Amino acid sequence: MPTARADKQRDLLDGALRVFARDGYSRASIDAIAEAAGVSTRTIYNHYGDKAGLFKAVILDSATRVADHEIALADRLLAHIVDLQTDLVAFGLAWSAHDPATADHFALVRQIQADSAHIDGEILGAWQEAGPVRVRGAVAAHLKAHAAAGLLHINDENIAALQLIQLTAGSVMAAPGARPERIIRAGVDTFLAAYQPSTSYS
Amino acid sequence: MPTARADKQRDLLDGALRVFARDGYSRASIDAIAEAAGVSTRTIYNHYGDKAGLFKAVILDSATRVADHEIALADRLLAHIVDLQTDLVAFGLAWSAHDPATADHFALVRQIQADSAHIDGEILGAWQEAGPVRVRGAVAAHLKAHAAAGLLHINDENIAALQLIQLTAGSVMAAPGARPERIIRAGVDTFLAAYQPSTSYS
DNA sequence: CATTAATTGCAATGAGCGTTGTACTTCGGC
DNA sequence: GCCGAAGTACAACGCTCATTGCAATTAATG
Repeated sequence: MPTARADKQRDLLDGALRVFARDGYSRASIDAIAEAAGVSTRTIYNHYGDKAGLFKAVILDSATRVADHEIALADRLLAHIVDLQTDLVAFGLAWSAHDPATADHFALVRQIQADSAHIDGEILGAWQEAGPVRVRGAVAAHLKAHAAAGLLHINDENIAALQLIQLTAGSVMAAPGARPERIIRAGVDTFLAAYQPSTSYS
Repeated sequence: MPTARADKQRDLLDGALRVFARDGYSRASIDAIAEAAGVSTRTIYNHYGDKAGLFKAVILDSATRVADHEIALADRLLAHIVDLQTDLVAFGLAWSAHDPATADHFALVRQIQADSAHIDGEILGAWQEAGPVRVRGAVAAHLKAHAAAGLLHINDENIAALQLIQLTAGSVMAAPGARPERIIRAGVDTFLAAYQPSTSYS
C-alpha cells in the first residue's frame, strides 16, 4: 500500500500554518492554503473533511512541535547553571528570538486568542495542554531543581515560572519597539531580586 | 440644521465594537453590526464610507475611552499610597477586573494584534499612542513620584511600569484558569522585592 | 509490470457579504 | 407647519469562497 506521497502531509500542515497565522481562520481561504502548500484543494478535504478540521490539526501540530522545541531549549540552557543572571538572560534571549520557523506559530497563537469565541472549547483546552502548560511545567521543574540546590528561594515553582516568562518573553512582546535585550536584562534582575536567596527572603 | 438624531453615532460605535470584538474584522458583517447597533446598513456607509473606515473609527474611539478610564483608575488608586503592597494589589485587581464595558475593548485589542498584518500601519501607531503608551506613561509617572518620595528604588520608571503590568494584569491573562488574586499578589510581591528599598538595592 | 491508494483538475453549486442607487420616511430647528 | 438633514427599506450587482462529485493521473509497493 502506497504510503503518503513524499510528504504532502507535512507540506500541507506547514503551508496551512503560514496562511492561518497571517490571515486568521476566517480570512484564510482553502485555495490560498492549497497554493501555499503546493497541494490541491481536494486533498485537503480528503484528509481533514473541512476547513475547521484542518485548523484543528494545524493548531495541535504546531503547538506540540514548538513546545518540544522550547522544552529542549530549557533543558539545554537551564539544566546546568554557571551564573544565574547570565544563564537566565541567555534563556530569555533565546526564547524571545523567534526564528522565522516559530514566528508563524506565535502569530497563530494570537489568531487563536482573538478567535477563541468561535473555537471549540475542547480544542482550546487541548492546545493549552499540548503547548503553554507543558512548557511552563518544564521551566518550573528546572526552577524547582535549582531551588532544591539552594540557588533560589521559591514557594510555588509554577508561579515563579509564569513570572519569569512574563518578565522576559512576555514583556518583550508587550512592548514592541523597545530593545529586547534591555527588557530581558531588567526582567531577570527583577526576578532574581525576588527569588535569589542572597538578595531577598520571602 | 438638525443635529445627529438621538445618538445613533454612539450606538453605532458601541454596536460595532461589540461585533468587531467578538468576530474580528473579517467575520464581522455589516449586517450584523447594523442589527447590533440598531442602525441601518446604509447609515454606516453614509458615515464611514466603508467597512475599513468604520473599523478605524471604532479602534480609535475605544482605545481613547478605555485609556482614559485606566488612567483615571491609576490616578485614583496610585496617587496616595497608604501601604504599598495593599494598594498595588488593589490596583492590579481593579485593572484585571475587566468590567463588561472594557471587556469588549480588550477582545478588540486581541483582534487587532492578530490582524495586524492587514491593518494600516498608521492606524496601528495611532492606536498604540492613544492607548497602551499613554497608559504606561501614566503608571510610570506615579511610580516615579513614589520613587522620588523614597518609597521605591527605580532606575527606569518606564521599565518598572511595564514590569508591574506584566506581573499583574499580563500574568492573569497569560494563565487563564488560575485565580487572579493569587497571581496578582505573587506578582506584587515579586515587584516589591525588586523595587522596595528595604528589601533590595539594585 | 500491476495494483492500489493517494492525489489532482475541473466544473458546478449555493451561500454570504460588501457595496451602491433610489425612493421613502422621520426628526429637529425655525 | 416647513425644510433640509439624517436615517431607512429594499432590491440588485458582483465577487469570494466552502464544499462536492467525478474522472483522470500519479507513484510507491509487491
